Amino acid sequence: MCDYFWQRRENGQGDLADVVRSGGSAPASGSEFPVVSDWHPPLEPTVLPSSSTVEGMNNDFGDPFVNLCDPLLSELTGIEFFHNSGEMIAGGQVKAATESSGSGGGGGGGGIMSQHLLMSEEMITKPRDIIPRAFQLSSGGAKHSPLSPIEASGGAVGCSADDGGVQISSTRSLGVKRRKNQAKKVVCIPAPAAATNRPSGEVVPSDLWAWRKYGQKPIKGSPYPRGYYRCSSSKGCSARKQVERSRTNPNMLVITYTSEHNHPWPTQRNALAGSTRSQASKNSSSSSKNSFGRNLISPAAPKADPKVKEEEEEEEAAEIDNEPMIPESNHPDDFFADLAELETDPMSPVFSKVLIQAKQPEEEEEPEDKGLGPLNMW
DNA sequence: CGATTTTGACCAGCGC
DNA sequence: GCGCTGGTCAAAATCG
Repeated sequence: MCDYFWQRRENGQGDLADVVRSGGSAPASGSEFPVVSDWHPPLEPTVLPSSSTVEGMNNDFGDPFVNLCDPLLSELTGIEFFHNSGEMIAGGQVKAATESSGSGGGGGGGGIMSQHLLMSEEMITKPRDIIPRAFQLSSGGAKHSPLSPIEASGGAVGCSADDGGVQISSTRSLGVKRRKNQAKKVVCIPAPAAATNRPSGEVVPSDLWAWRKYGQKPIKGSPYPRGYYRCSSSKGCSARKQVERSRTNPNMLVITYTSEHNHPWPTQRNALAGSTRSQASKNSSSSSKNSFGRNLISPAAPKADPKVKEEEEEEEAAEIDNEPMIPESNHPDDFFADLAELETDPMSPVFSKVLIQAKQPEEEEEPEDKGLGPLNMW
């Protein structure tokens, strides 16, 4: 089992901002990410590459979603469905719940969980006629399959929310190297709507862990850089994550978690973790460069149009005004309880979101994952 | 002062 | 073996 959640308005978690910002202007509303609708199987069955790097999804503690899976749907699809409010839901109920989010026309509430995907190797390698069905959640008029052919340009994971679609792909076949057989968990999230909690205007969705950025690299075939983060809650913690925009849909963020935390959930966040300093810092020197010193696109770079920046900040401010307050919580259980409470409120954008979680692979755990004890991240 | 981000350099994995 | 690419390191800059 694994879990993923973040606090929409948590303070001072800097991680995704760079990637988000690097993606240029992004829709300010969650409605930009309608749920999947009217999916049609591809004409030809497509088997995704089996060598995806999404593995090892286990969670031995603190998984707030652990009891929320839908056994029926899970059995049928291999994917576990969760409702954030805490009630188990089947496929049809998923649809109803999603529609009840009060957004017509495939708009979707667009809250933080609406298209939150957790993928395991099993899920990714499933025939595509299985996965997409899981996303037939809402009515609406999508005109084409959300699943386009796997990109040939390579890349770890592509997520597409075009017309409400969510694409999951593993493109190991071309040019993508796997450095080690590390357990990874890939999460696709709608980037801009995920969280915009910084007064500075940065878009910073985050989970409950404290992450410190230690690198950023341009990825071949993708116009967006990939940010590298490691856990800063504990010095010895090997947990890491990579954040990048989906090349197929810049509105989607692909977050890859690697390794596991070897410590309990932080009782108190690092005060400076991802603090807003980054904003000032970036404004003065954020022409992010790759390893070869070439500048990358960064909306917040010094050369950015001041007017554009101003508009972005206005959007952020507007978003903040419309967002529900999700109470801070330093424990996943507390956080989830708070979140669930919000989701029962039909007026809340967080209401009736669907979390889709991959089933845990049954066999073969990575050797390096052993011995980390019960304090697993997933 | 302690924390983070930035970013050039280095290293390792993979394909040819 | 070589080159390409991704992942990490670490010094410098920055911030509260």
